[in-house]
Amino acid sequence: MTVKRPTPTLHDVAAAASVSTATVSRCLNFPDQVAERTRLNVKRAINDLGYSPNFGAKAMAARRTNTIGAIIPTMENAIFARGLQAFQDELRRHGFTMLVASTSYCPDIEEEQIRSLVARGADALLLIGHERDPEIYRFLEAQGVPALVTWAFTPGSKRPSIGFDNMAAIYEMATEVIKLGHHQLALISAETAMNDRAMARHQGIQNAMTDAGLNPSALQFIEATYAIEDGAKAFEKLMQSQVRPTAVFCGNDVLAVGALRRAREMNIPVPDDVSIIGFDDIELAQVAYPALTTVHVPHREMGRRAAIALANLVKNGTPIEAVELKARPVFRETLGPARTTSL
Amino acid sequence: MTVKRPTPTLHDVAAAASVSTATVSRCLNFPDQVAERTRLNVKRAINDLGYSPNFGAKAMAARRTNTIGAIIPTMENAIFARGLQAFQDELRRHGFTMLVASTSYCPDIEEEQIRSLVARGADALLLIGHERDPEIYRFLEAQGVPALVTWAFTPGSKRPSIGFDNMAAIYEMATEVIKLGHHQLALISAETAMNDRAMARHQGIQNAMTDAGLNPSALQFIEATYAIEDGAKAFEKLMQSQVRPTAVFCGNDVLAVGALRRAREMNIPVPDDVSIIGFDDIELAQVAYPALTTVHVPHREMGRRAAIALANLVKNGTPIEAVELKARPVFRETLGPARTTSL
DNA sequence: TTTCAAAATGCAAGCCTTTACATTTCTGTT
DNA sequence: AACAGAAATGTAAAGGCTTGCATTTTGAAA
Repeated sequence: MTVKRPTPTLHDVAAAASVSTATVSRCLNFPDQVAERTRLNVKRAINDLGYSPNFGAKAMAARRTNTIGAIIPTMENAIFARGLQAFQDELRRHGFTMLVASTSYCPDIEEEQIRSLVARGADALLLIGHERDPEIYRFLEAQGVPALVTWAFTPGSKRPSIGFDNMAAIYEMATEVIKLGHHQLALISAETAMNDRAMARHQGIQNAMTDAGLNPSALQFIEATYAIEDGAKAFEKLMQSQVRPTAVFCGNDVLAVGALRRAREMNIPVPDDVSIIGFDDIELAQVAYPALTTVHVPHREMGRRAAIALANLVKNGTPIEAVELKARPVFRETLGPARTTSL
Repeated sequence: MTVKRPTPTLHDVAAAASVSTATVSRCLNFPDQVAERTRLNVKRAINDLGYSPNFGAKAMAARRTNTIGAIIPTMENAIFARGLQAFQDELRRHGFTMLVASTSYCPDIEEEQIRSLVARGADALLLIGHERDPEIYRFLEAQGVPALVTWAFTPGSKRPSIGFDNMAAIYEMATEVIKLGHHQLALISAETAMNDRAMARHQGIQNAMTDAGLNPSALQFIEATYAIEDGAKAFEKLMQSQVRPTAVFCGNDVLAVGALRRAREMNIPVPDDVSIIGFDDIELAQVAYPALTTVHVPHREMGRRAAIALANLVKNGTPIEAVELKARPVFRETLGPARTTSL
């Protein structure tokens, strides 16, 4: 570290280029409003000084940040990572910057992050799922920061959302599974507290059971966090229970892959002895062996659409139009008919 | 959208609580400097108004943001996602917020993102790999923003870094592979442009070949981007080439898993006909079937250490101490002896 | 040349918070 | 009851940028 020079400001640049600060500012923001000669002159000064505009000052003066915040449960699950990448790419195209924060599925941290992003001047927010303290929605309203909910589309919800109907999607899958003769079902779910998606998936399976004449309360339910190993452990527990399920639904592909691995380690043939069904259809699902039967979610599309909607809202005030995307079952190798030797 | 109320400011809160703005500010930043009664009074006003401090103004006034930026190539590869999660968690513990940006491996975008994060007032930056336009380092210096390089540890580099020696790690692995009788080697690499890690890995394999008496220019080299499918395509190409390699190194596990999948699709037994070696050891590697032989990189540890170093630097001015972590080969199922029926 | 609209530039207020310093209010002593 | 010192609070400047409005410059037409 050499001597601590103060970082150059607009003022310094203006002085170096012998123009006013207004001109420098315009040179940066509306280049075609300033004469060619001046522009070059200013550009040189900027480079010489290594000037970079101060975001805080800029945000304050312009009352606009061109920043959109995204708050997701975790970066470790590819499903969010991928959707976000698409979100960011599209946002860039519209001249916006994305700010991400993750919550580890903890509502308190989420609230903290929402406040933090709002304080940072996010012009709008991308949120995952509907369920959260109403207090937060009130806060966002007071701050005038619009929020778009994704990864979920609950018919009839009043908040704008771009997503899919978790319940309907899993219902469709569960119905197929039952048709294959499975009666003893289990679900390894992500934590359901404050997670409307997980709850909807749970409900969807039970509805399918009811509609097929099965007793929904017979669904074996077990919660796991989101690592592969958690899925493995949950699966093991399930296999040691009194009545072994013949089909195991998993709240997401990560858990499913964990279950699959443990099945292999326990020498339980899949799908001969037990079928495993995932949710999300991340790349992992195709790579797994045997390839995972799962519910395909159009993450990228979702991210892209969300970006467009938000960009239009912030730039032109176009209200967000709710969009329901389709999530459909993808049948691969981990689902088969129920084994008939049912004790 | 209702009437566009201006968002409440410190002023409004002060008015509502009948105190000065200074008191409100202190109430927020140094609660114990203000009387209990006043504090409660102010708190209530804050809640009533849904006030949230303006980050820009705050940063400007305090000349400190408690924010550390991280710039990674992509969120889609679990290796970065995981390291970052650890980085963020540790940062939180020290009272810092993380800002992430991704570059899609494009140097221009990286430069843009660096400038953007600096402008946003990042107190310090986390960067991946050493290689970049010297101009950028000069800019960072001019701005007084320290940067820490991770994911790479090049012995003798003058910039502080916390990482591992990519070349040495792959050298060790390659040496083992050659010992198993493999002479015809191939490398499916991530793009090497401006990617010192990819280049180091390439070099490391060639060094091992040279030291084992093999001709390093016989290494078949093919570049791929970072999706699973890209790895698959590259593998297919390799298998159709004149001299089929008996061992295929991959620049990372994602590519390796793609190669593995394509091998299965092409009915090429692994490792009997061809061995496949990854790099990173993300969870994918253990889930793959057969389980992937790869080089284990301590991402989490790296992220954690980087966070600690940076936090200490910003808070106390403690200079960063370079740390070399060990990345070691992990032998699983995709590596076997070379098939003897050469050609 | 002169004239005038258009283009380029400059001036200065305002955005919201922190903080050094000044002032007022308490508290416990004497 | 008076007072010193501590605690609580207030005042106002500073921080870097944008932008409406005013002023100057430019260049083409007369």
